[in-house]
Amino acid sequence: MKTIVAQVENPELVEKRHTQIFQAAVKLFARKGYHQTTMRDIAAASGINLSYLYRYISTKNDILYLFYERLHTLFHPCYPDPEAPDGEDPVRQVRRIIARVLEMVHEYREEFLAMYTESRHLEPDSLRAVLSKESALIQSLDHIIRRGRETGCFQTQDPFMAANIIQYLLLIEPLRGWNFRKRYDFSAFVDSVTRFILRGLGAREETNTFASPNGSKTKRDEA
Amino acid sequence: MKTIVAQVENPELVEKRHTQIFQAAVKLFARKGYHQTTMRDIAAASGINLSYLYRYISTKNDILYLFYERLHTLFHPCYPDPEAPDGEDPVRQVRRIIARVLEMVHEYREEFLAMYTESRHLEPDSLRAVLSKESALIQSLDHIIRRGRETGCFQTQDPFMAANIIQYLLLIEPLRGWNFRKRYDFSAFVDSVTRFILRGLGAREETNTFASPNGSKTKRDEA
Amino acid sequence: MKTIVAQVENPELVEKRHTQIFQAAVKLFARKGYHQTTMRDIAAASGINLSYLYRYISTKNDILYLFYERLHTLFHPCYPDPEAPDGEDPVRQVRRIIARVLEMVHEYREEFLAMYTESRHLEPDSLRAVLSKESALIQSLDHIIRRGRETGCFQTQDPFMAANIIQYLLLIEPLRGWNFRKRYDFSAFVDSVTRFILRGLGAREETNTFASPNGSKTKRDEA
Amino acid sequence: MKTIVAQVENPELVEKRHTQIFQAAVKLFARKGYHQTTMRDIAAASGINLSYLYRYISTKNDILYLFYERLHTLFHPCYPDPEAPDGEDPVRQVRRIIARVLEMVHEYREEFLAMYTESRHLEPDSLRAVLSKESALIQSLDHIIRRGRETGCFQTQDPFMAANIIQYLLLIEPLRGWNFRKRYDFSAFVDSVTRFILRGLGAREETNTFASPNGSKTKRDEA
DNA sequence: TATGAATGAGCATTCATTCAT
DNA sequence: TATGAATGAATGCTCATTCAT
Repeated sequence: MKTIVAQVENPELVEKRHTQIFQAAVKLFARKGYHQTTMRDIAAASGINLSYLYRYISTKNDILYLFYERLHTLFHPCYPDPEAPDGEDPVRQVRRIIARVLEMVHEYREEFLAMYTESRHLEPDSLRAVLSKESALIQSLDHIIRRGRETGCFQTQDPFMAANIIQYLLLIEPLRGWNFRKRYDFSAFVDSVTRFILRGLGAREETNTFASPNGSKTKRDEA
Repeated sequence: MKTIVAQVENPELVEKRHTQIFQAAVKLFARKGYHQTTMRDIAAASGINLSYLYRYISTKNDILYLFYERLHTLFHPCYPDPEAPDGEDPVRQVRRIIARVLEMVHEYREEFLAMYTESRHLEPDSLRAVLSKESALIQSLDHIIRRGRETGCFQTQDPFMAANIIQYLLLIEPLRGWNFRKRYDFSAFVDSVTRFILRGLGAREETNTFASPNGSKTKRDEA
Repeated sequence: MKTIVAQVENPELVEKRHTQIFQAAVKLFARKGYHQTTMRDIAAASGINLSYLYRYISTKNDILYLFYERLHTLFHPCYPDPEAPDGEDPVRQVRRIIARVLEMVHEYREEFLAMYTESRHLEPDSLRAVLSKESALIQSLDHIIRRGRETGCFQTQDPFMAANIIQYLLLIEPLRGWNFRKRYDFSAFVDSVTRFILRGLGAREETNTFASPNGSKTKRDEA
Repeated sequence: MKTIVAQVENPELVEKRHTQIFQAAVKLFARKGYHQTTMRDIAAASGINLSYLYRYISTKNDILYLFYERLHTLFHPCYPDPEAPDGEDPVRQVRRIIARVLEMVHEYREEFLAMYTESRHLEPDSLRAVLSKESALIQSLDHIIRRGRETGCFQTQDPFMAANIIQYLLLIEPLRGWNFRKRYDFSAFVDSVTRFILRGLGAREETNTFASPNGSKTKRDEA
């Protein structure tokens, strides 16, 4: 949708440099945020000379977009291929998405925190590009939930809002983890969130005989 | 927990100036964000001379704290008085909180967006102060849910996480509204979110005979 | 026509600072030209702190305009008051203008050199403002020459072009002085140019009994 | 006088590349001026790789010299061969020079404007080289005027200054054309300037039976 | 209490030029 | 001969903050 224009021709080099820049930016944005990170920081962290950097991007904001664009791609493998047939049980499918996304978000929680707090600084067209990708993920959820409702696994009357809620909820850890991180180990957290979501969707109560998707036993600090 | 040190003695004056500053900051932070807002902007918008401003705060970051602190108090009237006895039905109570908070957040959605995107720039001690207030709200929810579980209105096995989820979900509009705002009017949105939350809590299905808390008829884009 | 917007209110201070800035700019532009002169140079030379400078101008280009505007004003006292009646003999009038302008230009030759070489860097609206002032001077000459033609002192068929030529010729020293400065003292130069101009206008030959307007004897290096 | 040192041996290649560079520079300097033109611009416009360019010049300033040097040679065919005998009538000769130079300058007015506005950025030795060429042209004029005075066609008492004035006046169009271009067609402009110059030289009044040198009828905006 | 003047440190971006092949 | 990669040193401009009164 939006592309970063580099003045260097060689596409492999551009790819390589963009990766370097991205990796530097990820760390720095996660630690200090977009505004506090200077171009000099990025140059130093990426090992690319400051002025030379500008042959691979045109403006600092391009780096922010790069950051979003690449970080957002991490979602892709968590969601079913939109081309693929709808074979699987919707409940299992939702459960799998939740598990995968939470795992991935957990791994990159600081980066995702940065992602959500710095979005305001994206320029309009970059923002649009990012949001449209996000929207596609939500549609994917929406589609699954609709199917689930048809086959009677889900009760929700409003799949679209449910999809929005789920996609939003999956980011709870970076944004609210400060309040519960110490009280849960990761799989307990996953269980609890999964249960809430499935209940919220009105999934039929196979939920009781719950098995954490990664097989770990849930340990809870409460009685 | 944290107080802003003013060099001016008169406490009423300090209060008055802080209010002026807050009102200026709210508008500006909501519109442009913390970093894009300059001290000059704040001076101009608050009608306080730039250098004089510094007699009521010591650093720009104090204003950010002021912004959080005051904005956060908007939550208070939405939650039951922690001192008061637990008379009311937990379901009704949760429903009332949801309705009130969503309403309030709706009214100040831009301010709350700013609140969430700029939190990273709070200094550690300010952040701690803000988070502890937020934590109190979550505990309030936790308490209600626990009571609801004892009286059999809720099924949740994990009231604490549920409380965290709810408190987080109530901010969905500022953060994700871009994706659904055009498809829902406000009361439809409230209904849908309320339903999801109550289901998530495993509330007993009085949910079917649903009545929107502000009495408006729900209009949904689905059939 | 165009005004430089200062963020400082006090008009006397603005005037004072603008004068300081102008004086610094004059020297620097004359010596190094516009582009080679940095804002830091100007700050240092004017004794105004770099960032504070920006409260009296908004952009470096404003300083270029200031330079032009003030330098151009030096022409004003050399030309007859456009309001005043046309009493005087056109030939004397032209002669007086020539003498005065050449004198003034001589004094500020380096500044005028800069003025003519840096005009390209004026922004369109600034350029327009400057050119319209220059145009007014040419019209003043045009008017005198027309009068002279009516009263029979001048023969020119084309007063307007003559006026343009004269105004242009009066700047010969800064631009071409390198080739003749060593061979003429100033009054000899003035005589020679005056004579050429008056002949060019077809002035009646009182030119023979030439008297240098500032009374000095003409000394020429030629026989 | 000054030569540009190239690291490439083959003189034909050097010549070819210098021509390429010159042609690129002419366009760019005319359009944007010396400082606004980057080495990358010149590389792109000349079709020579940026680093390779540096094998034909040693510094950006060399290109400025190249620009001057080559542009100045355009004057040569306008002036009589200094070796040739003085056969022709001085008045005709002056008239021919004026006509030719004005024509040429008209064609390249933007380039000449650049030439005059950017001269300050020539390095001292380059400047000297250029000025000495210019000086030769002036001497050529001086020589003709002197001959004209001896044969009684001109009255000027100061041929040298007259030569300087003429050479300077011939560049009036690029520098002052903004004020008269719309009011004159080119031949009217040439007539008017020629007349002024010849009068200024005190040419005997064959000037009345004027014939525009390129045969076109003079059209003047005056009656 | 209140204000206008003043400052130092920093930041994104540019550009002539050189390196390595 | 020819090229793409790489660099150091600026440069215009901004901003939180302090000074002086």
